[in-house]
Amino acid sequence: MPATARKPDASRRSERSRRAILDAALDQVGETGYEKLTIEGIAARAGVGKQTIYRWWPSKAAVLLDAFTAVSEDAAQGQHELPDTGDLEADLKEVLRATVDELNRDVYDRPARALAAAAVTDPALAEEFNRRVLGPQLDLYVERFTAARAAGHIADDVDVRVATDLLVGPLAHRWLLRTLPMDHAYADRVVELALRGIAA
Amino acid sequence: MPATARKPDASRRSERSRRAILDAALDQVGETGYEKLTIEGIAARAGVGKQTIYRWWPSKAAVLLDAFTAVSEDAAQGQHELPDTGDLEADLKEVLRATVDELNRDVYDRPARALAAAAVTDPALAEEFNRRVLGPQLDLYVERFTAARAAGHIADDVDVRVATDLLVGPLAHRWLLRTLPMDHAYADRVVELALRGIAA
Amino acid sequence: MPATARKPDASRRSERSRRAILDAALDQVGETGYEKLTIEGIAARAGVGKQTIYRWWPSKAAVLLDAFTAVSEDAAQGQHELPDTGDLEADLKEVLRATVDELNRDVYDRPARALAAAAVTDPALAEEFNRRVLGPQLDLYVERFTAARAAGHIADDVDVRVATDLLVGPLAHRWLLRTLPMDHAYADRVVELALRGIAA
Amino acid sequence: MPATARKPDASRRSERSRRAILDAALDQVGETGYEKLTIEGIAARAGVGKQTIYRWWPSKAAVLLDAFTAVSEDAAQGQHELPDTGDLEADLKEVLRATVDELNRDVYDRPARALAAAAVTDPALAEEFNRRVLGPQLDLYVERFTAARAAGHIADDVDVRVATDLLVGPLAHRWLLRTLPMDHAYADRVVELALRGIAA
DNA sequence: GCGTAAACGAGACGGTACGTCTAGTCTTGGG
DNA sequence: CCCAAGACTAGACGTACCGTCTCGTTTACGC
Repeated sequence: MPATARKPDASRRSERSRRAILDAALDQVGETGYEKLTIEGIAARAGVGKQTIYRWWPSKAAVLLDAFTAVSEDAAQGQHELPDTGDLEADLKEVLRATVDELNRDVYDRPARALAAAAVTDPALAEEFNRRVLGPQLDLYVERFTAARAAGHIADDVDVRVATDLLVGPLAHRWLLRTLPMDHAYADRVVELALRGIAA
Repeated sequence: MPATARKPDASRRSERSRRAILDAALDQVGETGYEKLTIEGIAARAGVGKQTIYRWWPSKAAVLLDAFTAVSEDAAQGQHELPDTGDLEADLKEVLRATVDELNRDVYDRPARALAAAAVTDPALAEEFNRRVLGPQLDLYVERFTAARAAGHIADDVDVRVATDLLVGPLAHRWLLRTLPMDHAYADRVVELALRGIAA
Repeated sequence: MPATARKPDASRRSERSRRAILDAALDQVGETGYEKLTIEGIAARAGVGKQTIYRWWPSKAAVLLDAFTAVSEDAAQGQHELPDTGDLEADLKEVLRATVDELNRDVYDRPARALAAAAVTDPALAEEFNRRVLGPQLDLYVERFTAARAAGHIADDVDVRVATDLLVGPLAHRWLLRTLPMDHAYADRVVELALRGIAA
Repeated sequence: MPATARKPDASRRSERSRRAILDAALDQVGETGYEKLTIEGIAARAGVGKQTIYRWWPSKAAVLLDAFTAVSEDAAQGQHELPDTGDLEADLKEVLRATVDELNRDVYDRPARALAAAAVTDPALAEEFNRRVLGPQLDLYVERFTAARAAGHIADDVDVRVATDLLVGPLAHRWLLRTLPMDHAYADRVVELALRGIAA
């Protein structure tokens, strides 16, 4: 029998500590950036022992992912699908403009950027990040495109997942690598061009 | 006048050391990844004093950028423009397929990913990265699209820079965040959809 | 109120590490001399992190002082006073000859010399060295001389502290600066001349 | 034939550089102490290349020895023998009081202390120091005692070299290890006791 | 209520790497 | 060929965090 890994008893977990750690991580990354985010720093700021972090999370990126997930869910509260007014272009422009605005706010940008950077070089984290944060968001586009296809607004042969990438990819690229500034006008241009490509 | 920073005399720089450092950095990142890339490790592998690295580069990301730039230039040697057979779709598919192949080779993927991750959280590095590596590559697409527009193959009102993003963004997104696997078929789908959007 | 210095919790200190560090320091200085005594070397030899040394000692001289104090106490174990056979000259010759022998053994000479050298240019260390090592030894002479004066063996007007210096100074001088070799005969001559000066 | 050691041509040596180096070493040690005396610092302060120091001196202690020798010779200018008024006690008190005064002046104390400390752990330097600085000074006492013995002022069986140590040792001991403050009164006491020991 | 076992705050521990400093050597260009 | 200047390899410095490991101290459940 292989050595059984020590598993802490989750039912006895201190909710107070969990929250304090998540908040501290978010605050710290927002103030000083990912480079200066340390486990010791989080523990000190949260008034928590280091072991309490190591007990429940495998890495500081995992802490940040949990912290960001909470924020992300707050931000998207109730919105479990994209708007569907029947006007696809208008709907997408609205959503993408909102996304641009969000990415331009420091409190959202800093932790998101930190997570993305970590995911770029850490496949395991990337998998988790996709499963819990990015995937659900992209699914919303897939659903909206599927509905639009059913309504005959976009071509039948279009792969809705690729269509999603066509929309999201350019924005993500500009955001992550800062090739050029990112604003509402850019979001509109992307929507227009992408839609021309997939329109019926 | 502010205190002038000590500037080393570049004319006395040891070319042998410079190359050894660049090679060591590339080898190290290829073998063990960015997390385990250390200045001490590079210095030891290159047979060089640490100070020689600190003298000429501000950070290990900067070393890697220099190292990668050399590789990148070797890879693109002579190819200062995209192919132009008159068939835009075929040309773009060829280029994007080649890009996909390149990004799937570890020797290229590892340092590129490391640099991208660093750039995501370091604006100064991002600026440099764009200026020296990414920018010139994107310019090739811009030129090709400009030629295609002049030839009447794509619509007059299309912003060639946005068109470039439409092509490159989806690929970069999948590569960086590993949302889904990236292969020739995906490259083809992206080209097809994007071209529909911008065709005349 | 000035910023209070972080004080480690002495009750949690690892006795094993403390001993290992002291032993390693003593061994190292005995083998390679003070010049090549490094904190890193001590830490490595003791199988200890550097921080554990920096946490408990302010300098490597302080480590050596602690290490030497232990040795010194072992050497003097039980001998909390000088012999008193009633024959002052014989007693002093015995003690000084023993001192000469001790100073000619490498295991004692090396660390003692290292400490003395450090004390010469570091007043704070000198103070500590005097308080903990040299002072108590000199006090033994002072006590013996005081007893001898009470017994009428030396003149009433003699300052016993100066008398001690008259005995110890010449030996220390020869030992530290190696002006001339130091042996039993020399010890005897010093005792004879010094005693003539202070005899009743 | 064994490899001949590189010997620089002393006839081409720059006197200007030699003086500048000696002055810089003395100034530096006087200002910041021996710990912070570095070859680089001396070179920079003297406006001299490091190699010029390494070419002519084997160690920084050797530089300091040369520098101090010059000062020492200036201080003792013309005084190639101790005063001899016929009153040995008075003569010695005068000389020792002067020595005490000198050792209490920083400009003399600092480099002398640095040299002594270096000599304590460096036998080669100690030999050189004794030959060039300390030896000649002690010889003056030996000569004075020899004269006194010839005049019948001290006992015939007294070893004048040991007598010298009896005088100088206590002072040196207090000075080097700072066991107790050193002043004129102390010098007088030492002379009185020592002389009683050696008087005819 | 009362043990008792696990989570907790705290922080010492063995380590690794940091970025800086100095040693001693080597190279270049000027006189 | 000495010299000023300073780049080079080498390696110690003292600091910051890592992840592990005790320490007592809560805390909450089963008896």
